[in-house]
Amino acid sequence: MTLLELQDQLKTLVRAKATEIYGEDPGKIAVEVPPKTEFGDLAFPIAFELAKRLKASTGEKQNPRKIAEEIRSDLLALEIVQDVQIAGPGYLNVFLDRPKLLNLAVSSEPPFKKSPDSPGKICVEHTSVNPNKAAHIGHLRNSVLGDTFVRILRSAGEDVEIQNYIDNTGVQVADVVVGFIHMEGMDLEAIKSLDAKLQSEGKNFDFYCWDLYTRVGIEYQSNESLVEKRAETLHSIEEGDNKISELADYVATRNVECILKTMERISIRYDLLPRESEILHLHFWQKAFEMMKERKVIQLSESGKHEGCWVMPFESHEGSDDHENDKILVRSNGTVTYTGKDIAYQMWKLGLLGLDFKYRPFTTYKNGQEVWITTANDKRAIAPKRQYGSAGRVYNVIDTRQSYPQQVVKQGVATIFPEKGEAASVHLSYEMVALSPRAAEELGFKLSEEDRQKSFIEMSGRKGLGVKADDMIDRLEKNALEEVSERNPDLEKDKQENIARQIAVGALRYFLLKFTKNTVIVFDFKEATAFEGETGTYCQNATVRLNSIFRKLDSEIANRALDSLDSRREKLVEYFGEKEGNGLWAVVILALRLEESVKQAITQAEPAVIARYTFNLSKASNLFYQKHRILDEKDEDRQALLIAIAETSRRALTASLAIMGIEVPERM
RNA sequence: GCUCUCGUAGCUCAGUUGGAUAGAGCACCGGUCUUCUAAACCGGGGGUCGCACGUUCGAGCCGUGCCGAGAGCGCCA
Repeated sequence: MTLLELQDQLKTLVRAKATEIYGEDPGKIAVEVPPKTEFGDLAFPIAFELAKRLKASTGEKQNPRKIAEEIRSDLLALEIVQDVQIAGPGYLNVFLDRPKLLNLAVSSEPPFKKSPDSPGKICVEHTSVNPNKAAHIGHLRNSVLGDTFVRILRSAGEDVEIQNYIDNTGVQVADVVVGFIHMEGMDLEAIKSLDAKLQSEGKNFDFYCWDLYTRVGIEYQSNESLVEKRAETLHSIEEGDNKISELADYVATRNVECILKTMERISIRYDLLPRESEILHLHFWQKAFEMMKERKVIQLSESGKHEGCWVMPFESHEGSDDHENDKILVRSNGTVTYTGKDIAYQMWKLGLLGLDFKYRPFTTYKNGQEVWITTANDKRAIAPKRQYGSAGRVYNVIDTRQSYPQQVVKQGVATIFPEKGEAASVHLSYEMVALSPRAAEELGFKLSEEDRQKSFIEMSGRKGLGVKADDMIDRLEKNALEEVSERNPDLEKDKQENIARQIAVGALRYFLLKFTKNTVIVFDFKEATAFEGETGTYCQNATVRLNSIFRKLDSEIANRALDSLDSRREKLVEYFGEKEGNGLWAVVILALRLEESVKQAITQAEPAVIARYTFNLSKASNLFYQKHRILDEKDEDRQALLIAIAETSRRALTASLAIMGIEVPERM
């Protein structure tokens, strides 16, 4: 039995009693967490609701406290319920049996039981950085949100597949290819030797492309003929099987390798890399197009401004006489739009397309896990070990600026397959990471007076304006290493470095997770590199301190303490009842709420819920650590209690940090 | 012009489905290391929840209007 199941049990009971009092089912039963531990563990505001309904139906005014009184006795009958108090205007505050729940808490851990309304396999697409340059901190927000959401789903027992879409035939790749060929005068061989040279100097290929991409953007402004080259280049890349597409493939693939390496530094890995080139060459669009025509959800526009285009009619809002909201999927020149391709891809993800990619292994991570990539080449294709795609639900982690096209994809797929519905496609949208004017200047960018007045400045890959992910991680590792070596001068160098790496990853991931999705993160170096206050480092440190107790504690004493809780029941009741008992209990009950936080994070599609939870538990834990000494405790029963609380807390902390992709260092 | 998001302490942000005295971090002031690690803990000051009206037992949260900030609205990707 978990706290969540217990909560459901109480809800059922309250509902039954409420039905009896009111005469019919009152619907949803709200459960709240009381604002203070002294007010109990769970609160039902049901009496207000019933008083209101009774007044509406009988006209008689009812006292909520009196109604609460009736429900109270039913709840008290449960063994796990210690007490029920009626507070304020009519809250039912439930106090649970503390020793019993403590015993439950010391052994509860994710993965939790899968919810009965699980959609089956879930696909999460995240990262999807254009493979023409290095990733910056804005891309990291996408990846960290996506990766954490995957971990959240998995901790809730779900089966998840992680896809990182590679737009290897798009304009952005074409831009860098234009730069290599027409500005640098390089062919494939020249690029390969440049790449080898960069590697021997310890430099990154994606960093080189970052700068080249910026230079191309500047050159476009004054060089008409280069802009023409872009269109030609893009066309060759899309077509494939030629010198230019071969060169583009090398550039894109090398950038993908670099980006994957960057992401692995912060513990982000993928299952599959689906590429746009295969969506084109395996004719996904044509198949989707056929199905859409068959199901009559797409039509050829015969007049008006969209004449000659295949459109999907949309009525997102009224007053659109001229079919302005129709979404063009095929242009009058016969080419398909980005949204059209996206609908086909989404159909594949949901197993609705009736076509599949071909696959081959791409790389193997250090831990032995493999990433696969799509291919259209029969000779290179290998039968995959699992089926990709065909998910019951798909989450696309894409920034909020793409809300409109994502809405079109969602509605489009649901229109073609009403049996699947809109709920199968979820746009996990988030706001961008922007730079504070100060941060932009620290990066060496000259700002106009106008920009300097702004509260934030949007990052731009095209302008080369942004904090590169690898630079950020390097900086955090360096800062962390200084602290670690100062605090642990006797530790071997490589251990210090590993701890510094864990701290850097923790700080970065937590920083990107603590803001809710729809908050613009205005990036500031001071805030982002902090190791104190509400940071990942704080949460790691709270856990490390608890672990250090167990390192010094005789493991036999620890085990005996955890096994003997039942026999010490009388004493535990006494200690929990003391003045400091609520403080002790607060840690346990919070630790027990991890599962609830995970469920809430899923319902709201909001990873920040877990960050907030972890921070709150860390605070409670630090307070506990400060107040109570375990090793020196002479009273054996009290020591057992403290050990159990410490164990409960460090388990929950370790688990919630792991959900955020944050490791717990051995020392700090 | 239309659509969406946002406006909460000096700054950066939380605020569970409408519930109890609106919280946290930073900054500032004061205290706590001979201790299981002080990347920590305790205390203090600091609020017209943008403004107005409405809905109700109850509104930071819901509705309407206004003010202010940002984003999106292409036969680009």
